[in-house]
Amino acid sequence: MTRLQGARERARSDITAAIKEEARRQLVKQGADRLSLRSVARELGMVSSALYRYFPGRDELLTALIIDAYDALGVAAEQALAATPDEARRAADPQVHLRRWQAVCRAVRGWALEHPHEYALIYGSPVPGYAAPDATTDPAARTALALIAVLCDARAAGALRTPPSGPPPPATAQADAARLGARLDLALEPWLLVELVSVWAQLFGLVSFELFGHFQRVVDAREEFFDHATARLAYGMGLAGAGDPR
Amino acid sequence: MTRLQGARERARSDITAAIKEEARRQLVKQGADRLSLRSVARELGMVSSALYRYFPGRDELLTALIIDAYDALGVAAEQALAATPDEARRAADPQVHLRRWQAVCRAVRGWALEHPHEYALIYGSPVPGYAAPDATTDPAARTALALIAVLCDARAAGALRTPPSGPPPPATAQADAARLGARLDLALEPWLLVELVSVWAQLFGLVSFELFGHFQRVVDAREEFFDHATARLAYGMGLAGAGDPR
DNA sequence: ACCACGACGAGAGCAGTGCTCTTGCTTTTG
DNA sequence: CAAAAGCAAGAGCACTGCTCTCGTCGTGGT
Repeated sequence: MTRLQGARERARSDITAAIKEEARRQLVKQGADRLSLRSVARELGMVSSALYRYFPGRDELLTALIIDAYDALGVAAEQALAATPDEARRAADPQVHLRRWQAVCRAVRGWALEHPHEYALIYGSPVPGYAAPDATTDPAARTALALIAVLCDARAAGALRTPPSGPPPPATAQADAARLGARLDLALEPWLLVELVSVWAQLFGLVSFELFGHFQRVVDAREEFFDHATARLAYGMGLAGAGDPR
Repeated sequence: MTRLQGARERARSDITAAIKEEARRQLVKQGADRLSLRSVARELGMVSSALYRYFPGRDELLTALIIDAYDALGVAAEQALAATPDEARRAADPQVHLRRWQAVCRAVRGWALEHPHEYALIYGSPVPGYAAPDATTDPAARTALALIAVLCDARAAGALRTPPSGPPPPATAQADAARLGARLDLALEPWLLVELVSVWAQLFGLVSFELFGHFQRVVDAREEFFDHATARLAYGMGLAGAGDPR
C-alpha cells in the first residue's frame, strides 16, 4: 500500500525525520522548555519559518517527541519482557514471574535514567495548557501492557496468590477495572486489575522521585532500594516467589 | 529581634510579597513556564527591570514560589493530622491510625487537586537545569514528616504488625534508612523507614498520575480508588486496622 | 510538451521574553 | 546638611514562536 514515493514526498519524510532527530538532540541536552524551533532550524541550516511546513507549531513537534518517547520506553519494557523466557518454564520455577516483573520494572527505571529529559516530558508536568492528544494514549499504553502481560502470564501459570491479603477494592473501582479489562480484552479479575493500576502508578512514583531528585539525602543505594520496592509491589499483588521473608 | 522596620524596609517586604502574590496568581492561571517577569511587573504597575531589585532573576522567583508551595502542602498535611485526634484515644480504637494515615493522604491529594500548577511545580519535572537549592529541602520535608508522625504514633501505640510480611529490605537500604532515622531523630526501625520512604514515593505517584492525566480512561472513580490505594499502602506497612478483608 | 497548481525556502516583521546598563530621584545614614 | 545607598524607569540586546509575502521549483493533468 505504501506506493513508491516521488522525490518530493521522500524529501519531506526525510526532513521531518531530521527535524525530529535534531529536536530530540536538543531535548536530551537541555530539556523541553529550552527546545527552540529556531535553533533546530538553525542547526539544520534552514530558516525557522521553513520548519512550519513540517510542523504546525512547537507543540506539535513536542507531541511527536512525546509519542516517540512513549514508544521508546514501551520497547524497552517489551524487550525486557522478551529477554526473560516466559511460557517455556511455566510453573517450573515459581520465581520466574517475579524475575520477569522486576526485569520490566528495571527496564523502565533504566530507560528513565538514560533519558531523563524524555522521561520528564512524558511523566513530568504536562506542558502549559497542553492536553495530551489521543494519538499519545496508545504508545503510552505499551509500557503498561508489558506490566499487565507479566501478571497475566503469572495468573495463567497459577503463580498468583489469590486473592491477596489486605483490604479489597471498593465496588466502583472494580467496575472501572472491569470496563478497562473488557476494553483491553484481558483475562484478569477486576480486583487484580485495580491493584495493578495502583501499582503501575506507584512504580512511576518511585522512578519519578529518584529522577526528580526527591531521594537526595534520603536514599543512597538507589538501585537496591528500587529492586526492593518493586519486589514488594509484586508481593502486594500476590505474585508468588515474591516473598516470604527469611 | 525583629526591630521596627523603617519605611523603606517595610516597603521592600510589602513589594516583595506583592510580587510573589501576583506571580502565584499567574502561576495558578497558566502554569510555571508561562510565568513572565514582565507581565508580573506590568500587572503591578512597574517596569520589568525594577523587579530585579527584589529577585535576582526568574529562577529565584520560581524558587520562592516552590518553597511556598512546599509549605502550603506541608500545612495542609499537618492540619489534617491535627484534625484527627491522636494521643487521646491511643489504643482505644485500632482503626484511628489508619484514619489518620488516610486523612493525611487525602489532604495531600486534595491540595494537589486544588493547586495543580503549584503541585506540578514541586512534584513535576524540575525546570531546565535547575537544581533544587537547599532552602527547599526543609519545607519539602514537612509533608513527609506528617506521614512519618502517623507511623511513629501508631508504632508507639503498638498498632503495627511488625514486621510486615513480604520480602525484607536489603542491608544497604536499611543502612540508608538508619542514617535518615538518626538525622531526623526518629524512633522507627530501619526496615519500617525503608517501607515508609517507598510508600511516600508511591503516594505521590498516585497523585501525580491522577493530576497529570494518566488515569484518563483508566480510572473514573478517582477518589474511591485513591482511598483504596492508600489503605493498601497502609496495610503494606503493617498498619493495624488496615485490614483483613471480609 | 507544456503549464498551472501546489509545495517549498527565504526573508522581513510582530509581539513577546529574560536580563543588563545607565540615568536620574528619593530615602536613609553619617 | 551632605554623602551614600536604595530604587524606578527607560533603552537596549539577544532571544523566542509565529505569520505573511515573495520568488522558485517539482509535479500531475491536459
